[in-house]
Amino acid sequence: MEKIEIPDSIRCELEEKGGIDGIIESLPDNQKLKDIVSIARALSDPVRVRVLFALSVQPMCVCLLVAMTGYAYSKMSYHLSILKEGGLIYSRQEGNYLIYYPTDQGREIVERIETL
Amino acid sequence: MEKIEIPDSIRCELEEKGGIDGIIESLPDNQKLKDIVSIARALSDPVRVRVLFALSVQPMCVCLLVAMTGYAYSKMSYHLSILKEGGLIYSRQEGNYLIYYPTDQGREIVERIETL
DNA sequence: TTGCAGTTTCAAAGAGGTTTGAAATCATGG
DNA sequence: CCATGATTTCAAACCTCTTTGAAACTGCAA
Repeated sequence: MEKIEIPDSIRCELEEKGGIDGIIESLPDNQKLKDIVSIARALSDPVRVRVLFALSVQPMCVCLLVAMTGYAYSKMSYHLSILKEGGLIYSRQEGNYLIYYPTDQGREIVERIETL
Repeated sequence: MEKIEIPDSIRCELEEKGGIDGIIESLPDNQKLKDIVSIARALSDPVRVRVLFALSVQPMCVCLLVAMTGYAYSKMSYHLSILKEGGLIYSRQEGNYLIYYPTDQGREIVERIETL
């Protein structure tokens, strides 16, 4: 697998690191990769970033999020479901309302983004 | 804007925070939002996460990345361009080769992901 | 039990991202 | 200047994500 022409400057450093195979081994494993991508996907739409940040200031029912953004319920529901899949928010029924909260991971990520 | 029915538990906390308008003001501004989304989008494909992590171990020419992943040049080039747009990597010509490096921001982000 | 407010689900349409192979570009060595 | 290897660009096909409105579901109160 190592029979490829590359600049000397790189060949040298590369061999110290175990060649291509050494690098491949140091990469995140498949589960970790899935988690990263799922979180990134959750954050790759401005609607969802706003919602996550808003919820990390103040947990809210869907109707409040709808009032805040002006989006349709079904649209908001769709975006909430992706944030949920990414493990960034969760919901609890309270009476007639569903209240959404950031998870610990959601808060952690908001924090890391804020200090970027 | 505040004439909406919401559970008391939330109405109360919400008012302390300046109501809906208070929360909207605390959200990331449009430029910040664009930056976040652009970075998240760059990380929302496993190909690109792998490439970014690999480059942060060892800067590489495209041919090495192609050898490492088995992808076509054009495909690799496409993904590199998105990582570049996100400000996560940059390239320098060296002889016949284009070498890709992580930017400071790219390294920072890899670090924050690794310690998540 | 009926009705209603809050919310999700669904399917279809629309928009945007990814892959592919062929052609263009660009630096280097002859 | 020409040929070559490295890489990008391009357009078409393909696939996935997002939006939309209508219908279904859920918990509560009458």
